Order: sequence, then structure tokens, then C-alpha cells
Amino acid sequence: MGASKLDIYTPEINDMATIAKVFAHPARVAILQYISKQEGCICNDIVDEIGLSQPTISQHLKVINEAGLLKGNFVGKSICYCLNINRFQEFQELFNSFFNKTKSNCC
Amino acid sequence: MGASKLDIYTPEINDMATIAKVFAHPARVAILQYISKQEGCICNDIVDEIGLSQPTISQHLKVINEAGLLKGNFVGKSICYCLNINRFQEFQELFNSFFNKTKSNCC
DNA sequence: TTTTATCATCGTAATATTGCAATATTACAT
DNA sequence: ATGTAATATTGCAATATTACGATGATAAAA
Repeated sequence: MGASKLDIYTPEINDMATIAKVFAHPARVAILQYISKQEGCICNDIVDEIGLSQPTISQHLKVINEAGLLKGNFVGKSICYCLNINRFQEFQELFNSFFNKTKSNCC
Repeated sequence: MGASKLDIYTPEINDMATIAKVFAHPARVAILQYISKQEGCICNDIVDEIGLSQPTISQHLKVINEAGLLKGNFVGKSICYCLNINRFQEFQELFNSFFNKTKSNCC
């Protein structure tokens, strides 16, 4: 096949995988890191910074946005992309919860 | 294309993405969770538990193993797969470091 | 109004991932 | 040695992802 069998897992497991996917591409990690460094941010800045084409960056931003990690303020013709800190924090807590639950004594 | 341009990112960013990829598939999340629940664990148990074929599970285990997250003790003809807690802890710390660095004031 | 700048979407090619059947390998028991 | 159980590898089909050029949409500027 090629498609993941999502229906055989618990929602928690699927959520974890979905969240991890956001960070599973270096461009998205780089974008998140870059946005966080700026006061505000414009998509074209990201294009210059990362070195991928504008459509590709836009596509990655869409993935990040669909995960709820962005807040976009429209400023004229540009868009000021910002990190949604609350959601980001939520992700961190989910990760830590998973890590802490999974760590256990074994062998 | 279809291939990620790995050479344009810092090693830290690529590492982060590589680690996240391990958790970016629900089967692997489920496998990790299951292994951590057992005292030890045998591949065939995982096959029964998760509901994917033996080759598919074996393939996912390989990905997890290549990330350094497994310790395998051969027990007779079976393999006792165990979580490499140290490495797992290391992953957690890397994630937290990334999250903490990225959280910043914006907009 | 026309131009220009910025960002999104569409279409498409290249590559990666997922999943399984078939087969190979490994280790033990007989 | 032979058989058997457990796991790994291979090969392949289906699907997903990545990347970019071309094209749209929108809003400020000229």
C-alpha cells in the first residue's frame, strides 16, 4: 500500500504521530526556529533565509499552520506570521507526557 | 523533486527532523508504547498487538532501532526488544531544548 | 488604472514511505 | 542433519511527500 492504517490505533497515538510529522522535515524545523527569532516575520524573508522556493515554503507554512502553530496578522500586502505560543507549549507538554509515560523499567 | 534538500540546514535542524520522523508514524509510536509496557518483548507479540504484518512491524522496528532506541537481547530464538532508556531520555532532552529555544516573544 | 510586491494554489515530476507476500536467515530442538 | 519457530530481507504496488514553475488573488504604490 503506502497509506498508514490510521483506524487501528488509538486517537492518542495518532495525535502523537500527527504532531511529530510537523517537526519531521528540516524545512519546517528551520521555519519554526526562524519565526521564533524574529519579532514578526514575512514569508518572503523565510524564502531568502531557508533557500527553498516561495511555493515550497508556502506549502510547509500551510502544514505548520494546520497544526495550529501559527498566528498570522495581515499587515498590508505582507503577512506577519507568528508562533502560537500556547499551542506550541501544548505540543511540548504532549511530547513530554508521551516520553514520561513511555520511559519505564525494562530488561 | 520529492527529496529533502538536507545540505541547506544546520546539523541541529536535521537531527531534530530525523528524530521526529521516528515518532511520525503511529505504528512506531504504538510499538514504543507497547515495548515500554512489557518487561521484555518479542516481535511476534507486537504483530498480534498492533495488527500489521510481521514484515511491516520488522521494518518499523528497524527504523526505531537505527535511531538507537532499542536494545535487543537474544533469548533463544526470540529477541527481547527493550527500550534504550538513555537514548530515549536524550531524545526528550533534545526536544525540550528545541521547544524552549523556539518559544520566544513575537507579535 | 496600471503596475508591483507578496503570498496562495495548481499541476506535475521526482522521490520517499508504507504495507504485504514471498523468501531467506537464524537458532534451537529432535 | 532435519524440522520448526521467530525474525529479517527483498521486491513490488499503492500512496504520500517534497519541490518548483506557472498562474491567481490581493493590496499598496505609482
